[in-house]
Amino acid sequence: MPWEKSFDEELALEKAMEVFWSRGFDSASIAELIAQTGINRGSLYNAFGGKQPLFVRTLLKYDRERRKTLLAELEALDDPRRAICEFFDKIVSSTVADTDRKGCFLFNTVSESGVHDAEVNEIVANGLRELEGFFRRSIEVGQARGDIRKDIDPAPRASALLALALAIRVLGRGPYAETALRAIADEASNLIA
Amino acid sequence: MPWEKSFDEELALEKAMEVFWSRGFDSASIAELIAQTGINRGSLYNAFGGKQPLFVRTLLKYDRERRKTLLAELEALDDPRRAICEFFDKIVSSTVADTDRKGCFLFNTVSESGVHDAEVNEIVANGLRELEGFFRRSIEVGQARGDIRKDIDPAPRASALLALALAIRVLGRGPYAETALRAIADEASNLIA
DNA sequence: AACAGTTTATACCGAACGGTCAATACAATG
DNA sequence: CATTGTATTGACCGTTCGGTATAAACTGTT
Repeated sequence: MPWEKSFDEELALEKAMEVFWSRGFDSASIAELIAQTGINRGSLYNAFGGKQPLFVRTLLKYDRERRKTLLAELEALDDPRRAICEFFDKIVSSTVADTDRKGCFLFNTVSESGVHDAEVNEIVANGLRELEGFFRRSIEVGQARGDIRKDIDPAPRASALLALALAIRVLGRGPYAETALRAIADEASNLIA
Repeated sequence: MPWEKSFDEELALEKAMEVFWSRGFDSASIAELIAQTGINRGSLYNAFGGKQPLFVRTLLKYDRERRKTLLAELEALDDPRRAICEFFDKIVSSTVADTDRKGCFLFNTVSESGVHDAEVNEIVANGLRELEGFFRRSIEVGQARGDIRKDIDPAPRASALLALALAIRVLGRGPYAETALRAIADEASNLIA
């Protein structure tokens, strides 16, 4: 039997993810992916099949290792109101700490919807659905426990929270600094007062 | 004196604007700009100087002819509460009617902040500032007239409204359909109840 | 008719793009 | 040690990119 792979595939995916994350699909060049992953051009095509399949792999990795785990952590708090507030606290902190202004990989990909195929768009759509579901469930449970006002309609309010989260991430890539982002996050918290 | 310009510069700008608007700066190719404007390659460089100066021209045109005029119209209503509600009604309608999913040129450019120079980013930042200013003024005047609850802090609430507007436009380019967008718009209206 | 200024059309530039491929290096098997 | 089959490598492919250059066509003035 022959040789086994010599480079760490998961590590290469991590590096590739950062490239797509900060540059988007179109603007990320193969040359940059090669430079950042450290693996050779041919190896990249051999291991991942090309730019698009590699993008899908990194997007799935992000969705699994960042979005899903974050939401799982917050749900584990078993304190819906606090979970939502911490969510917004966290994305503001991440955005401010994100010196190269990558934003959120999923939200970035939403803005790029036009250039992606159905598979990618479905990954993104599913991520948004689950985030919105987290908000809705949190509101409902919070209401049942008396921590959140009963006159709030959970579904549309969950949509609004997702919208604010997206905006914080997008505006954070651009001209908005911490104070302004924090103000939006606070308004989000007010929405589940 | 010689010949006058034969093509309509303003019309060419309009066409070029649509290209940048839907594709963004990077993904818009000179070939497509030529095809859509109908003017020749050499003429384009002669008349506008190149891709980047042309982009700036179209962005300024958008800012002047769409954002500024829309806000002026709404302020002319002299009914702050209704102005805000109509704003959100309008962006949902535009987004739904926008079959090629261009979104909002200014908001799109925010997501692209990384690829643009200071001049472009300042045009965008100024647009956002003025939109936020419109929201803040509307809230303040509405409060003074007793149409909007006094316990609302105008500045952060204005930021939140801008955030919701941005999200509606971005999500509308992707997986969100009219009902979901309308839900977010309704939440925005609730914010100035 | 000569001229001036502009638009057109087309050819061309070097660079970067995504992607392919044949040669080589290599570890496990016989 | 020879064989086997994959991993690696760097050269190479055709295409497209933004931008330039040149020459011809055209219209108004002089």
